[in-house]
Amino acid sequence: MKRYAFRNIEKKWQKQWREDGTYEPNIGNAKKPFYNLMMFPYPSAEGLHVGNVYAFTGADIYGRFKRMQGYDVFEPIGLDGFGIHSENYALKIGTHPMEQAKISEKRFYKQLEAIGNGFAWNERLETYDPTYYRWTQWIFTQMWKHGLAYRKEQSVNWCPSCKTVLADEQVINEHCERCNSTVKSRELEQWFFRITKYAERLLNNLENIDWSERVKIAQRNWIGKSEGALIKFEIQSKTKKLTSNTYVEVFTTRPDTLFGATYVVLAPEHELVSKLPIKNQEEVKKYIKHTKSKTEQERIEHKDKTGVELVGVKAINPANKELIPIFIADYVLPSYGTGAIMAVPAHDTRDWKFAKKFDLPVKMVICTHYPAPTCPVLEEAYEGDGHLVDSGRFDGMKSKEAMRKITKYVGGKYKTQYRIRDWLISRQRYWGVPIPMIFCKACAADKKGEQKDMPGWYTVPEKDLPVELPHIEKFRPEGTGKSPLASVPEFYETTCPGCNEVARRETDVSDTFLDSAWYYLRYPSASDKQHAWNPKTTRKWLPVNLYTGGAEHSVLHLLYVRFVALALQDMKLLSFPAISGEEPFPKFRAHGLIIKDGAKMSKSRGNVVNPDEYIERFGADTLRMYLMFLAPFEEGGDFHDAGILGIVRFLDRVWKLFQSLHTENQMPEKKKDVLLQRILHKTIKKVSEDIEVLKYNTAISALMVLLGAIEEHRSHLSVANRQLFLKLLAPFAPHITEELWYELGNKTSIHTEPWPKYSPKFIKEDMFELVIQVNGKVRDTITLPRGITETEAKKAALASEAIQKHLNDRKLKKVVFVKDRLINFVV
RNA sequence: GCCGAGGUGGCGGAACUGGCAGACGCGCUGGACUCAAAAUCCAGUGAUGGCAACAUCGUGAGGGUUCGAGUCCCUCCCUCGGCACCA
Repeated sequence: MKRYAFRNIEKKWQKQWREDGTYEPNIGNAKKPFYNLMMFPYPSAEGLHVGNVYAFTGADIYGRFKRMQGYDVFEPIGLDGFGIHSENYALKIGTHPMEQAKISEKRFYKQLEAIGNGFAWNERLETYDPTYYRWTQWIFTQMWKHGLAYRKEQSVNWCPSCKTVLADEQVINEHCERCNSTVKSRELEQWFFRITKYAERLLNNLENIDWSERVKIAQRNWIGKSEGALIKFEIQSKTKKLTSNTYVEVFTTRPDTLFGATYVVLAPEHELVSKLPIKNQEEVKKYIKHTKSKTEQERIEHKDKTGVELVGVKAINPANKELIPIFIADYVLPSYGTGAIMAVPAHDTRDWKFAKKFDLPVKMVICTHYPAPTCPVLEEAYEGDGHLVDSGRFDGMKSKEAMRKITKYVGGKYKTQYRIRDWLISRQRYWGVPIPMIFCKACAADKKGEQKDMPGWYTVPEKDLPVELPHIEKFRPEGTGKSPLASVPEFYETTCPGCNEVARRETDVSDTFLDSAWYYLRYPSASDKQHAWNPKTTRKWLPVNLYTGGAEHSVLHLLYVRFVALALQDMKLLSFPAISGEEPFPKFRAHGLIIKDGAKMSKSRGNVVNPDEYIERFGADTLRMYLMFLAPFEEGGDFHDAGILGIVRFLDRVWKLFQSLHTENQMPEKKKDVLLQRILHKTIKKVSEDIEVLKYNTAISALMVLLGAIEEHRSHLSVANRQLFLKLLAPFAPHITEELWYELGNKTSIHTEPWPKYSPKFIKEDMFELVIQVNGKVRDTITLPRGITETEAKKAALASEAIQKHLNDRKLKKVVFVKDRLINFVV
């Protein structure tokens, strides 16, 4: 008997599928489109990672299942090849990113083919392809034209190792998401996208999309909505008369504690600081300088409070007209709220700590009991709710109720504040999409330009797109705050679209996350040269039916991509069918992480598993099934090679079974079926249901049980049921099933066959095991007909010797009967 | 600190809606085959006691609800993920 020669067989079918276009849907005329999308990989250093294989396989199984259910499944693939990661790799090994891209591309596509996914290869795309990024640039220009892109100088995250700025989302605990260096802050003029404008919609839409809950929560946290009040505190000076409108506005989520505000704190960067008649100028300046010298990291690390009082000025608490001191302190951040707070030490832990250090009064205004003879003496800030005390006419009121009333009383206004900040989109690197903007000094001087508030700036005219990234030798970032492209006059010298004078092209490139913020729109229209996305095709295929990817993109890619989709729809450049809503991915599932020996795979740990080796040794089908068998797809799992033998054995048994069935003498077809019918249909049900909820591990387990039963009753396996078994296995192990399918005499692919349906009548059992308990402990089981009544069941159960022994003639207190399941005698 | 997910044999993990805990697989033990090994096949495999039938214990810890709890409630511990001086 020949063994399963997976190497040749897998290669053979991969070639055949591609030739036959097995997985190419008819983009223009699909009847039941199903867009099965998985996050495309960035082609990095070591080639495909076993984690990629895991992600792709899990998504592919679902796609294959849907295809067999009669959908026109579209499962595209491409490469997210621009960006720091790819560029750093090229720098490291000393190749040019452009050449490296071609090398990686070849390697990745070869590996991706070897895993046996049903990819629609014809529509593949690479983000560094000018025919693709032409449209990325076009999107940038549209953002600009609709007021969603702007340039601004501000303190930004700077990675000293990558020598570029980073978006807030790319800074993890003050470390660069890519290289893990500590991020510094730097004042630079940069391009931003106004994602904050969409904060509320991005938050609200989460309620209506079917996403893994943990990802939704991560996004909610990131957007960070809080409701509060803006309250003005007038400022008085002892020495100098101030204009009557000198005030500081604070943002607070607890306006109910206003009577307890015993001082005010401004961020050291607050613009008002320089305008006030302060007596201790020197000290204040020193503190401000000190703050600026600190990195964000240091500022956050030192949680003990520092600050300086602004001597000579006082603020007036608008609630009780008390004069209270004003401080600057670095625990107040310039970028959140108004950059100023009212400090209520009694009811805020941070203010409490500051007040203790500077010996400032603590005034309690919220008490849990009311009327209370005495409120407890505080030993730490009380941040909960309660009744107001020492708050004038508001005494006794519940804090919730007092919030709005006090805000109104002092003329404040309610405000919703978000934590999210605008998306910093420019990068001072080489390997990315050039930002398609032109700056003209002459126009700037004349206050001319496309946007009133940004004189001198023009978009590159659409006919001139793409602005191609030139092949330059000195592409290494210098850390000057400028892209290497800024030293290439042939690139940046251009003419102004407004006045035709000499002008300068923007030399920064855009964040890689812009490339991936719209790729899903391009796939179905990949061959369209006139549109970024063809309107007709887009309405047919979008939104994506199932999006699969890693949870590590919870607040990066997955937020940007939603934002861009909403913005494009507002610009009327994109529309989804009305019933679909406005979200690009109504259903998203985050797959788990594959770890090794309890730790995340990483180069530094040296525990990265290369899939090639396993495909070579065991075959793609085996690797696929092994990975899927580890744990539920959404949970990930621990990769340890030993377990792969279980799958090797399983597929070997399948192979041998079919080989022997070909040759063995068989009983007539008519007589077969009966014995295996029940388990076959139960398995169809189980596997179908499990695939639907991505519980591939239990689906595979059911197939193993089924195989065991078949082996036991092999002579009862009809040809029809052999086919059925192969179909159930096909999404998991596409190659071996295809081979055996053809061996059974079929002439077309198993992967386009209809998915089996189960018949309830075969599953229905007429007998069941009654569990008999005495005082809740299982003492016996007996087989009885389904639907048996309590009286009959009781009679049968009491007839059991074991039960009689345990009842021991004691009196029955109670009998609990659960139909078709259990009877419990309580004595 | 806040929010979320989780903690089940030697290991990965099963367990409908509160109803036989440990499916399936790995590993391990014994056996068959073999000169031998590998591969394969068969049997066993939560712990303790017992020749055995069987009994007792057992799902992070402690308490509770219930005829019955891995599953529900309370308190606590630990692991992982997100946010974090965000007012």
